[in-house]
Amino acid sequence: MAGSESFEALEVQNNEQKRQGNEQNNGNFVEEEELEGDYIEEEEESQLSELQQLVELPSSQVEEEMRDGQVETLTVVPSSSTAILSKENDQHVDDLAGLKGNSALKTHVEAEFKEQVGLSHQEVLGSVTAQSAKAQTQYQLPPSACPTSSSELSLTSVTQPISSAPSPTPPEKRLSPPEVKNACIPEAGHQSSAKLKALHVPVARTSIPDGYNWRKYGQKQVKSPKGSRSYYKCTYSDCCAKKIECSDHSGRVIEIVNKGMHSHPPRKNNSTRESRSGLSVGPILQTTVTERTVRMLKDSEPVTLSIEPAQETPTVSERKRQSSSSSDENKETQIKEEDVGEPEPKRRLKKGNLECSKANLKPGKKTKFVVHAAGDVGISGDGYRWRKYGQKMVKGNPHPRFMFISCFFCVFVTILI
DNA sequence: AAAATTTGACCACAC
DNA sequence: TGTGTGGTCAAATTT
Repeated sequence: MAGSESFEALEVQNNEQKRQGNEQNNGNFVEEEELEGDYIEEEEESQLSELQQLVELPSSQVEEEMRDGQVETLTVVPSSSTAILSKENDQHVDDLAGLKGNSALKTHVEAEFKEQVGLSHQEVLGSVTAQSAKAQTQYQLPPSACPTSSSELSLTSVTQPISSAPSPTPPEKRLSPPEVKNACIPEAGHQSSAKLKALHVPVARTSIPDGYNWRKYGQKQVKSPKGSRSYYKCTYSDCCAKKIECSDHSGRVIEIVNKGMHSHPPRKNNSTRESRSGLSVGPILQTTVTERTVRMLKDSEPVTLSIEPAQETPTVSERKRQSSSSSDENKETQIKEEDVGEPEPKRRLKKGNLECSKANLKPGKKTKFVVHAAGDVGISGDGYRWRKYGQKMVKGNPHPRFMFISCFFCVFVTILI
């Protein structure tokens, strides 16, 4: 298809640029792709590096985080946090106070990196899940950083690269679908519409660049978060992994829910290409996908992870102020990957689901696990260091939900409701 | 012609 | 029990 071709062409170009940039700004990535087997991690590194460069994060905090293996953090502040302020847990307010440092990021920078951050995070997660041990090394996480067991890291499906454009993005040629329609709507302060268009054209057709091939098998209009949901299945023969992409009324992907785990590794070629493409497309997406969350409905039980029961976490007011200029909610990028022990209320249990998600139903369990990182860092009252990686408004809850990921002890995150 | 996507209908579950 | 919603199916359509 012409679209694919142009897409790859663009990809190549972007990759080339990326490489050059990395070489110039970060010698660590010269070796990128040296080992094909590690391409995922390397790409992640590269992407992270790239992001860092782009963000121009000279802040010591960022450096510190990088050292700590929190590279993906990118201090991108969920602008949505602007809308949030304190809630029930004042404790977290103090805890989060330390996040102020991150707010130093320029608001415009925030906007530009939202999507990229998403990618980065996703990539990181994917790597972590796929090769936890390796990931620890790759991300320079201290040995103690990820004591989590492999089972805990089984959030494989998290590999979903957020950056990967509105995932199952409709074919380029189809302009009618909301997703595409909106995908081409540039946001103020970003690249020219012309450029955006040109870049959007090559969006992958049936699968998002996460190394997996997805087939859309359904779409529904939903009321509550006014919008639609697209249902995808992994096309791999015996794989029962599914994902649900939630879009808002304007067609923007606001959430991706992965259900089930892939029974196979991501396709190598695709993975390489797609992840790269995802990165290359990042800048584009940032203008199209303003808010993106990835929620994981984990098949396996959350197990030992310490779960924070519904906690209302206030956000950093400081940040809020600073990002207020760009507080445009539409611009914020929330990257959220939660692993939910609790099944969707009305999940159907039959067929594939019965087979593949046997363990994913934990009635009564309200806790969620999120694998991801993001902008804010702070020591919470529980003694752990948490990094806020996103927040979102949830139906039925007047307060936004905040997601935090532990920075040092595991890659799992707690969702505070 | 084959594969993928769209879309209305159906079913199951929760309230 | 009825209604609303979420998830899936499958025919029709598109690529």
